[in-house]
Amino acid sequence: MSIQTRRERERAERERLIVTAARELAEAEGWEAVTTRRLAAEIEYSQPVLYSHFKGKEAIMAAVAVQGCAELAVELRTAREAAKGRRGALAAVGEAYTAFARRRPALYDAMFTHRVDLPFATPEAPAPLQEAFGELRQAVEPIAAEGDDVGLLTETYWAGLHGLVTLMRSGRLPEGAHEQRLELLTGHFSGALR
Amino acid sequence: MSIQTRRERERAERERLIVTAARELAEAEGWEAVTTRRLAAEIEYSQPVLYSHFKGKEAIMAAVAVQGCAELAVELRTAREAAKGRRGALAAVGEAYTAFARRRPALYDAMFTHRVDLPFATPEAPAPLQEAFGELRQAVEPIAAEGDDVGLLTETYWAGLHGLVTLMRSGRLPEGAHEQRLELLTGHFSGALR
DNA sequence: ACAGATTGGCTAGCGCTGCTAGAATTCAGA
DNA sequence: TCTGAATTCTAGCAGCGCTAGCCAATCTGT
Repeated sequence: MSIQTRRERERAERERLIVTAARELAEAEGWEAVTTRRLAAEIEYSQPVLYSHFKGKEAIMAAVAVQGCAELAVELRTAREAAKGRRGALAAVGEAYTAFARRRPALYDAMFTHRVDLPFATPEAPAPLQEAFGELRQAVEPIAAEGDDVGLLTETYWAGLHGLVTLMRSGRLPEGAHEQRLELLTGHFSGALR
Repeated sequence: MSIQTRRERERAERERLIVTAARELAEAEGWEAVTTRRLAAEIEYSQPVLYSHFKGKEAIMAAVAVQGCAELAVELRTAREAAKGRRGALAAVGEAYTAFARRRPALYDAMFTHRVDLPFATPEAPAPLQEAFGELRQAVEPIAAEGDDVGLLTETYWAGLHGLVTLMRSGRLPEGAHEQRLELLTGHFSGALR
């Protein structure tokens, strides 16, 4: 039994190694630099080993994405708890979200841009995904009007943040005015504007 | 001189052929099916011919994207002109925008998702891009408060639409509630909500 | 009308990708 | 120590974007 467990432990350890190697490589040089060959070299195993842990490259990216969601959830929570007032919390969370996306673009892409077969808006979604969304939701809830569907409102605000981030990152919106756009978005949702 | 112009005309014709072939293939089977080999076969020339017209595959996608923007601009204008009232116009344009994205996903990706080296938020941006943005802007302008920067407000509303579309298309938002989310977004921007 | 220059398209191939079949090796248990 | 099973590696497939260099058709000047 002990031998069995040791092997399983080593296997789990190696899987962790793969995920962190993929993530570090992606953050350093972008996802296009994360090839199965380079990843294999990085973890000092041969290519096929990757496929004994993950179904393919996409599955590795999905694992990285889940890790990223956990970190995003923490950062959103910290921002929310440090902020004062309903509007302050929403603004702080929006700020934290877009800051995360700009600081860790590769991680963000794995989480929310690249096509990845993770269940998202269902109960089967991995816990970190639900936690990150839950943080957003807790920031949105206090500014919801009576009768509002808080879930839908959160999704809509999230879409706004996501749109700002992706259009900016792809060069379709100038970076300079980001803060002003973010204020407009948050202001219109929190009722501070209009 | 006539021979020269005939050749140029034929060249331009073939370039058009490449762009429409790429677009049709992408719309039928997605961009991952648009390989230089298949595209070459489609136009009944060899691969290198593509490179005598475009710098690479990305440039072909950019050309398709410009075409798409022209069509989007037309659809947005039609929707705006048919709508009644300031809020109605904004809602109609938002509706038309997201409908376009859902009806022509591959085209939309070339325009706003894939990394493509087109100048966007500058005066050098191709005319169709500016026209499409201009249509959005004309729908946003009437709902802007005094002192608002209409350009920034338009960018922010656009980001909201783009976020809704991309998160939905990648399975991160359920399709079912799209109309409700769109109403929330438009409502908060037009001042109808809160 | 012919020779030479030029243009333009094609064949073939480079280096890379994600992924896998099957050989080789290592290891656990008798 | 030997055998069978589990694990890892070597080697290779099919396909990708892209390009060097050959070859044929066309145009130009005599």
